[in-house]
Amino acid sequence: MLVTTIEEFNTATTHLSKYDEWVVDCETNGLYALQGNQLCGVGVGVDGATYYFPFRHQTLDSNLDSDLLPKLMEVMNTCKTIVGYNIKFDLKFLEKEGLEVQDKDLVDVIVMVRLTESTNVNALNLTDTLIRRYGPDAGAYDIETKQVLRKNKWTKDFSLCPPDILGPYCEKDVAGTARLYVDCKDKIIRSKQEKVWELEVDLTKVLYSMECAGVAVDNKYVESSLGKLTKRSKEVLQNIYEISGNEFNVASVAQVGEVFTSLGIRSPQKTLKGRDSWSEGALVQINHPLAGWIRQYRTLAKLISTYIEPYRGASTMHTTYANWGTVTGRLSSREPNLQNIPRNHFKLHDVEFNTEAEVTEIQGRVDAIIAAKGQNTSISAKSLRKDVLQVWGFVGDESLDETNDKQLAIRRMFKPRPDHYLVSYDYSQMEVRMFMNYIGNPDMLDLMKQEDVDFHGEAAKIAFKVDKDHAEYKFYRQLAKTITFGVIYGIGKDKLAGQLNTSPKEASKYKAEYFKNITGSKKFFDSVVRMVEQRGWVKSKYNRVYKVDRDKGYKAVNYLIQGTSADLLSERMIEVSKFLSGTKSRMLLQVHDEIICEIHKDDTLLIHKIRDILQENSLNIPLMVDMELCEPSWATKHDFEIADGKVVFEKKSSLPATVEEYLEWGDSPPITDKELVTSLDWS
DNA sequence: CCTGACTCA
DNA sequence: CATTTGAGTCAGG
Repeated sequence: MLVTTIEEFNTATTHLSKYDEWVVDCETNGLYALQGNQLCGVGVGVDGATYYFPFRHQTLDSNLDSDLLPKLMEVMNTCKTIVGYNIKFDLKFLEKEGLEVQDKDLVDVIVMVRLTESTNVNALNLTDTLIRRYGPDAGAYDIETKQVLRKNKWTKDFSLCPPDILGPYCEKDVAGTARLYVDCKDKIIRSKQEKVWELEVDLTKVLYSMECAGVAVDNKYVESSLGKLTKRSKEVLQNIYEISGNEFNVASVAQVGEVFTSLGIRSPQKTLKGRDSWSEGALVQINHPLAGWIRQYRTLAKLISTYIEPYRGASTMHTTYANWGTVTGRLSSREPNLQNIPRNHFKLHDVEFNTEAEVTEIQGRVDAIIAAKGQNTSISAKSLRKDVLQVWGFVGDESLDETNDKQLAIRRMFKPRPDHYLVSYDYSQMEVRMFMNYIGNPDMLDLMKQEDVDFHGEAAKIAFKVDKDHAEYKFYRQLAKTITFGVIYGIGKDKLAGQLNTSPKEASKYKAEYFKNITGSKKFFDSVVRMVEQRGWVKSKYNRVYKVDRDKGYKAVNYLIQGTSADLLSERMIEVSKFLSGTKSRMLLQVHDEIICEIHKDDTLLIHKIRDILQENSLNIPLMVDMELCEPSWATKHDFEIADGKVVFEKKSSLPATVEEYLEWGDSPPITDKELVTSLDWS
């Protein structure tokens, strides 16, 4: 019911206070709680009853007195469990009003839906899920209201919508969430996924803390990068216009195609629909400087629009993690996506190749790109004109030279807060190790126990019976590596052939040899495929269930390996979070097999312990975590040691060697962050 | 194989 | 005319 008077408020809160599990849904004046948006009303449900409390609707009538919001939060704080749909969103708004999030169990029903849906289902939003599970009527009111909101241009700010329209909508969502909660819980119990569900409940709170903390951004670097990129992209654009003879929209694939066609150049590669492709994979194979310049322009445009513009003026970036976002159990990261920040640096100048060695070096790099992106081509970098090769020089590697102002790395924008170290923990070859864990081959397990083992080399020796002195050892090592990832990714013989640059027949032969000699690999693969064929699902070590089409068993192999790695990492993150609670240090980011932590100077002795926690596991193989110091930013990683409680690391290029020196040398202003104050338990 | 952001049509 | 949708491309694992 819509709560409009103080009497109704008192009756409602008296009723609610009897329950320790509340389903909540916030309506807000925008999507960004950490950037100043706030709630305009709260929907709450217990035991079949639902209420809507309007507080800040801009329609003049019928708001509740603003004093009642803190009162409602007071009652909400007495309950034990908060249930919601995509709950971290609502929590950020509720915490601003006084909810004590850290005390609560946080049940996200969208995560429960993920655990109880087939891997084919991707539309997990509330309306689609209600319709899918309970029929069209269950979602009709949602769809209707959204149309009204759209028609009145209220979609960006729900507080413009009167409570008598928004209230019932909110209550329907609360009721739908409650219904899904009950049904999903039943399904989770019947499929014996309670453990992985409990893992997700704990993970939700960990992710919530990471999102609220956010990562500090070097604004000066953002602004200087934007200037440099804009200048360079104009230069590149001029080059393109000169070569092509006319000005056109380089971002338009269609217009790029017209220009190439007018120059008499066809693409060696086709799109899925049979048109000429002008993708990177196609452009690498075109022996004309225009191809290189277009590729360079695309890169610069992408860097500006995706990785620079969104960061302007923000001293802290708060991503949103979706622990329901993937079918495997991995996280995804949105607004901004901090899981696909480029690793390599970029060069913003023409690169000259003078010596023979330099030419060979760039040829090698371009060949690698051709092999990776070009499908089944016989073209090699040796056949490319020198002026064509030259345009490729702008792609750098992971080592950024801070003193060179013609180099730029996006990861350079992310820096530690004052008095903190940024430390990255990186699992080495996590998915390969998980693959070996599932295979259970004792020889491989022994191999994995050695420190710094070259797995792909060893796999090549076993699979293809070559030793290190063999003339084609490098080829066989690459072959083994490609097949290992091919199996992990569940690719077929045609795609494998593309990657190996051979015929499908040859690819099948290599794969068969690999399967024959890596004992257990075929058995694992086949048994997963057979399980899916026979009963339509498989179950991981963490009891996560994957429902898969019966003819798509190969996918399940990937789900198991990728998903088990993800669940293991989630489990370890929960432990790290427990370990760091009450300290001045915290986890900030997760990139699938990497964790980035921000360690306070007083906490340096915790740094190694975090690695121990991450390496701990119940697999039959050890996991190795590489630990590096990111200084002065995420773009530069150093090996380091702790001596007398201080971090000591080796210089890279001609840069300051201690963090203190960096802070003086660096261009970053101290952080004055309003957003930060809102919702942090550690601030 | 698993993603998300941007751009164009 | 404004807004939504799908495809293509490319960044990460």
